[in-house]
Amino acid sequence: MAVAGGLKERLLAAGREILETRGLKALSLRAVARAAGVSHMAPYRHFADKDALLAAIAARGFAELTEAMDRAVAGEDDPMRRLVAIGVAYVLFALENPALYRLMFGAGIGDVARFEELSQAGATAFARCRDALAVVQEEKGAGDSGQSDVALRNGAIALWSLVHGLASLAIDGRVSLPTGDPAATRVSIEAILKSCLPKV
Amino acid sequence: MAVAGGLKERLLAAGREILETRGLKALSLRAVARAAGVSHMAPYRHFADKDALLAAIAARGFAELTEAMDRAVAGEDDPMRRLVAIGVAYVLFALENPALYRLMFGAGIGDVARFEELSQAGATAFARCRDALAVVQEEKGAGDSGQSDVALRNGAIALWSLVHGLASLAIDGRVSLPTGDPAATRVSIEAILKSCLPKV
DNA sequence: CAGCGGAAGTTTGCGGCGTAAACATATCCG
DNA sequence: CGGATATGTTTACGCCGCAAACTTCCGCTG
Repeated sequence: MAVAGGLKERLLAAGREILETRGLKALSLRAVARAAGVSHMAPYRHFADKDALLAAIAARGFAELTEAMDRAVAGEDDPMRRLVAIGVAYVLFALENPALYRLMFGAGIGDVARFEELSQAGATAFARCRDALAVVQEEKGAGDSGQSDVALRNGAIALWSLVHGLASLAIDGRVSLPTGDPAATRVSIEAILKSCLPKV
Repeated sequence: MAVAGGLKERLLAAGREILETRGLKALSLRAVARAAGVSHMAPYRHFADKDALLAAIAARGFAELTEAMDRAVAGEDDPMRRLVAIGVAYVLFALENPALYRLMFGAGIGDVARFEELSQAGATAFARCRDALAVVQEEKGAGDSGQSDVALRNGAIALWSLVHGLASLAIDGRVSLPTGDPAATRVSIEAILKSCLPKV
């Protein structure tokens, strides 16, 4: 039995640990069980199958990402600055948790749609981007007509695509961002985002 | 021995077939060998390991993507329209080959950087985006200073991030594009891209 | 032309994986 | 007290990636 403490939590923690230190390929149900000190079948008492465990880990990743974005705008009032801060925080989160981020976006999970909790957590994170954009659009389009709904939707999708794309490409090493100095990383991300954002 | 014909080609074709019809999880070396009618160890005569096979399939995917973008701009002269056409073609390619597209961007391959051919094919596809953007920037920035190099670099990264991000999110069902009517899909993609692009 | 060397494919075997089924134990409620 | 329920364990099966040794065949060289 080993240690004690809610096994479900321990499994999630062990999975997260393995994911970051040894990568997605090493993240097997049996390895997680070993790390948690239980038999290789114990996880099935808490997760329907391997994908369910992965989805739960991914959902927590989205929660962390949402928190990171919230922290990033905490002391900022200007709408446009908030928007950029969210984008930077988003990309930085991905850079700091590459394997987790990839998992969050489906790598290794077959049929993401199966997991309600995961979709929900993703939608919440997305909402942070969309809301920040909405404020910016409200600010500049004072006397606009009813078209603003679809403009917001399209803009929000574009914004999410932009930050998600940049995060993915950076993680895979397909674009190289300055590493080492965190400030330089931020500046570089900002510059890239702004080459699209100013217009919105 | 079965059938005849370069086994390497048959393995790649079988792999691609399995990928699209049964998904990444079903794409095992042994399944590929079975589909090609050879023993389960035969593939090792042509690929160092499983990742090498996946990387080769992914590299061909990038070549196809590059061709699709080239076809999309074939009859178009206006720089801005070329740029949009490339973006639309990019996203459509991803929607038509979802599993392949995911594979191209590292899902299932550990350490993408190991495979020169793959990185190269990716860089070529990226170059198509960057070049199309360069023409647009040249056109509007007539008397610009030396800053245009980094502006091009940042803009190109942003553009690639945008289309790659949109493609990824659409594939994973995280944003829903109109399916069914191809024309409607194109229009929708264009609208999203343009909500960022006009500024460049 | 003999024979040899390497390329291509096969067979066998190992350990790891996901998961199904049957079993054990402990806890709580009637 | 006694069974139901929750939680883990043991055992077993088939698939997987990969290593090593074997076979077959084909082209080149003496």
